[in-house]
Amino acid sequence: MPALTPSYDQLQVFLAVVDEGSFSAAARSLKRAQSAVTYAIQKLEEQLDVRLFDRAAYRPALTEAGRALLPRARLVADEMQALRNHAEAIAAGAEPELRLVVDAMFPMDRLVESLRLVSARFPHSPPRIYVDSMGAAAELVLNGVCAIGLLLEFSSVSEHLQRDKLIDIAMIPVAAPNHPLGAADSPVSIEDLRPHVQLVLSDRSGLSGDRDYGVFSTRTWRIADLGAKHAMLKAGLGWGSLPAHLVAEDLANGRLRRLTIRDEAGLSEVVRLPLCSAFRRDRPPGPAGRHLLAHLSAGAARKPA
Amino acid sequence: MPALTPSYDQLQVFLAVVDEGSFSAAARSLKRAQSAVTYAIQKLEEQLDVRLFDRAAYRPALTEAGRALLPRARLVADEMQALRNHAEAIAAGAEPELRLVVDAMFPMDRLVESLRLVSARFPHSPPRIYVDSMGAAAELVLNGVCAIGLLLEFSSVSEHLQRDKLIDIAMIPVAAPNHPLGAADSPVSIEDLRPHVQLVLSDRSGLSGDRDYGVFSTRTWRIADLGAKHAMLKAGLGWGSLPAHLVAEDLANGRLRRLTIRDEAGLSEVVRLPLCSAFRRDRPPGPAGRHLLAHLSAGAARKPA
DNA sequence: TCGACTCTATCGAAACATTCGATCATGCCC
DNA sequence: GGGCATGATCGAATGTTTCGATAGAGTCGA
Repeated sequence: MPALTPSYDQLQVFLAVVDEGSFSAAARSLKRAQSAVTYAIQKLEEQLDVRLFDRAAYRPALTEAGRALLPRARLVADEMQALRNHAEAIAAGAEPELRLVVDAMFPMDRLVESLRLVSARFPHSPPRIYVDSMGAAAELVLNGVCAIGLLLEFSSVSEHLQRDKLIDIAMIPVAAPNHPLGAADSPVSIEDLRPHVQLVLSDRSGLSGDRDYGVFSTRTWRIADLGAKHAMLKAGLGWGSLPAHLVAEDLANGRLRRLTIRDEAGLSEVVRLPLCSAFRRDRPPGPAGRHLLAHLSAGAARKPA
Repeated sequence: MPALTPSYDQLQVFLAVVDEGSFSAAARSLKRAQSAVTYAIQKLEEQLDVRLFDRAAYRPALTEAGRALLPRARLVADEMQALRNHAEAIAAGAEPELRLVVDAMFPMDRLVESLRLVSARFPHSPPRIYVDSMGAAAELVLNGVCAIGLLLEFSSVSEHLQRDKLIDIAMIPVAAPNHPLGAADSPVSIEDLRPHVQLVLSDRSGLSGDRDYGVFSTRTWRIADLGAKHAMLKAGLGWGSLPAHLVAEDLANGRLRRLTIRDEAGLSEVVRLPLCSAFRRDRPPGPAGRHLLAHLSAGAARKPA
């Protein structure tokens, strides 16, 4: 049963002959006997049922068919080379895929720049990005789905995780202008907040043990998706806090109003939510992952948000 | 010297295993012994220095690396298949390249539609198009560079050529508005033309034997390029005839004026230049070329220009 | 025109790679 | 537990590719 398909090796020989200009030169460049080159080309021609070289002259000349097939042969060879390079990178320790999970709170613009640079340097580790919130995000790191997480500090407490502080983000209490709280321009007291519906981001996972942070109202709606919370706030369904970077535009064009909260000690401070990077100690990230972490923390040091 | 590069056959086996879900099933689908499949995968893994399947479970599961490399393997296989298909088409008689030469007079819009259809049906015969004029165009067919010519009838007389009438094109005498002849609105006599410079398309080849057609003026400039002639007419350097389809727009927006010529018999008829397709009798075009010719002459019958 | 060189095709022998079929240990599923 | 399927491994058989030598033909400069 003779092979019906050319082998990759035959294509290599074909390309070498084209590039070197003669069978003998190709044999030299491939460090093989000239007869092996002749044989390979003969086999290739036989399998393709096409004459590739015209041997009438002293030096073999590509036939028209050979010229037409040459670019395809190069393409196959190039793709095979790319496959080899990719495998080599993986064999050398590159992660075949750089999977990371990002907490929905995380400012994406910080991430995209780092990712762009990293994937330019590590083209064989294409990123795959998950977005989730709080414990659910941390879980993806803990169970090994993602090598790296960009998480809320408080939702990723675990001795299995190596965590490093990245940035704080400011949480801003807001309400829609048509909401009673949003309509008032003056500071509101905690007692003023209490009767209104507060929209609280909830944890889809059980990891945070259902502890609540910054819950003031007696009526709370729990929403597991930050975008949904955002939309509901804009729709005036209640009040709640959102990361500063998410509401900057809404505050500027008036779709949301910032609430100033007064407690016993006076005007309350802006709540800052610490974010960190995290990975499992027993599965340290590969080169691309380490690069990403380094770039992110360098960026955090430069521009602490 | 063990091969450093995977063979195409190994990739096929890899893909078969992925698609079939097990080594044994792959062996069945490839009609080979199961041990051959095991051997091929082992070799492939060895050459790539990457574990592709996790054999811990009952059925082999792609490793992460295997999953990452899979698309590349498919790509190589697909490109190799494309190469085979292309070669098969050539072996079956398809011309590796559909080379044709078109006389500059030929209305391109007629050609493009036919070419689009033909190259959709014959993707393995990509067209290569030359444009030249008169005898120079015919020569490209006669010397075998082009399988097909779309030529002026009078410049392609040769017993070696099989020619078929396609269409006539109308030649329209024109001059720029700032030219003395273009300024006059009334018909001009042949005697009126005589003193003015006439721009005449000349034949770069010697094939037409330097016979002139439709030369009236005593002072003639000979230009070997139709586009240059066109530009010079618009610049007001003289008068001359151009194909109707080339000057329609210029006539409409006034950049050129049509000359009405009066001879002894009254207003002279519009000169019609017959165009034909041509190919060497001893080298009839392949399937793509025949298709193109059929489509062109069908189009000519439908819309005789 | 000769002679030295290089080219490709071809041959048999040797080296190599791949295949097969049989056998084994293991996991699955009823 | 028993029947069945899976993948690894082995030796033998088969096929493919390589090598080196040789022959015939083209090239190029003296």
